[in-house]
Amino acid sequence: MAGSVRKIGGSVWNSPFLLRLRHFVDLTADDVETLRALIEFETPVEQRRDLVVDGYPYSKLCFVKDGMAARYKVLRNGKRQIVNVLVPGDIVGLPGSFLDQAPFSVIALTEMKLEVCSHDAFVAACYRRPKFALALSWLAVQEATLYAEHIVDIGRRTPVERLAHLLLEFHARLSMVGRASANAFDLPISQEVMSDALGLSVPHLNRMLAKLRKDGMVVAAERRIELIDMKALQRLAHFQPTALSRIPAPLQVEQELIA
Amino acid sequence: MAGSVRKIGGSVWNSPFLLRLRHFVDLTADDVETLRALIEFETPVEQRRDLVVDGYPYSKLCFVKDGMAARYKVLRNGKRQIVNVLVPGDIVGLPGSFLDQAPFSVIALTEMKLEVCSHDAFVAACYRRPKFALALSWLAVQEATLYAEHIVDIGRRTPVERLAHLLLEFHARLSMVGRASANAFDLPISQEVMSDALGLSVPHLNRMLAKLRKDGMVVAAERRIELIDMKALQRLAHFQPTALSRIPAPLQVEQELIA
DNA sequence: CGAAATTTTGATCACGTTCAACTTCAGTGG
DNA sequence: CCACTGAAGTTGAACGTGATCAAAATTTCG
Repeated sequence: MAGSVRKIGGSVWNSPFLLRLRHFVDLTADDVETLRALIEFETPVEQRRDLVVDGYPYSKLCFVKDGMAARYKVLRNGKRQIVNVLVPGDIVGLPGSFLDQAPFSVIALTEMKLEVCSHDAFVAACYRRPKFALALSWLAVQEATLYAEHIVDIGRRTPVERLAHLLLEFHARLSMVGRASANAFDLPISQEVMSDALGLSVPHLNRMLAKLRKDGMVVAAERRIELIDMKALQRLAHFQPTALSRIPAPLQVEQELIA
Repeated sequence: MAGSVRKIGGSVWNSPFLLRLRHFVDLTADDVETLRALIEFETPVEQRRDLVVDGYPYSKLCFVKDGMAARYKVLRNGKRQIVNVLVPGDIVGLPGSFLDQAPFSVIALTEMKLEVCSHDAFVAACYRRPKFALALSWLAVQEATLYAEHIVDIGRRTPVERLAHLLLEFHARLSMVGRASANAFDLPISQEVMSDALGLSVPHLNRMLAKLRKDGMVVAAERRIELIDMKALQRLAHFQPTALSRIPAPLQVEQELIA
């Protein structure tokens, strides 16, 4: 039984997380197998389920295989701010597992599938394969860059610009893991979620979305977004795609340093 | 000559970067020496000098030894958003050096001293010492967590709360590297900088600062901040200190996995 | 089909921006 | 020594944006 399961798993591990990694690091077959072996189990999660709770310890790294989640904080006055919407390939537990207590909560916005890995096991693997530790750095840097852009969104972009930027960002991130076509993607989240991500009220977000529709930039219906005029959106949002550089291979680095 | 310089440097390397690292990783004398050797040179920087320019490649890691800088982006309409104020111990080039082109500019807010290290050299060292790669991950995670908190600030905290939070955060970060007393610290930045960091206009920031003064929570004068009523400030700002966990040592990790 | 969640629209109002003037202070040259 | 300059801080008045509250329309789901 176990053998057959392993066999099936062994055929192709097409995890979005792996897809994402391959964008910036070369992985040997052995690397991939090692990574896959780190995953203790795969688990489904129902919608609205809390994955991480603000203030409590958390010590897992869960790679999102399917579905979306939100990393957020609720303030005393009841206002919620979503700092990031997690999509396939993202990691639940980053940053939570690196701190004594998670600084944010994470909730499943849809049904999800997670690949669960122990934080300690991953760190142990990093000692054995420095490449993994570097990959982790790259992932964390990517996360930080994403957040930085969100700060600009909320701080200085106007509401329409913010929304446009959010949609373009989703498109770019989902494309990375093969979940978007050239100009459209599924976005199975409510407007309340979007407004909490953008620091806006629901009615105002709705109006801004209506504006993008009226101006012929997007079609949004049935939780699906179609970017009609990508150029105009990019101009509106001051969008500049971020190109993560690749992790240099060990030899490569040494050679460059000599040269 | 070189010998004497090395000797002086060799006595004690009291870099704020090192101070910061020691909060979450155990470093042997050899580790420290290796790190120090990565630094190519130390350089002074005058105020207002651009260190990194948005959109251009950058391939250094500079550890801030003294002074402050701002990581920011300017939009088409001329509005500036500062995503982070760098203090001693912080790294110029994170995230810039990990991307093909820097996503943000960095400008010196004061005179500074930087310890300059090549990004490639650091990565090479990470391959040789996985601990360094993990430290880099931890630093990047810390950066991401800081940014996430800024998103909450700007998105859902009221202007006074934001300011209170910013001051508390500065205090915590400066304390980490020995640049703050129990309830006071130097903050050599203008109100324009603070307002751009908080997504507020200068006049409004000024009023909020006046409010904190009037309510007896802070004394702010001559670019120095004194936190009079820390408890009240923390309550106002919904401040929760973030405790970065320590990087487990290799043996420790293996043992825990067996147990 | 009924109940609940979500989306949409409208009217009002407060908060924070904007613009402007004025103050204070440090640095500089007459 | 004091006028001059420019940067930073402070205060005031008016305006506009986006929140808030409320309700209707629509969709989703049990």
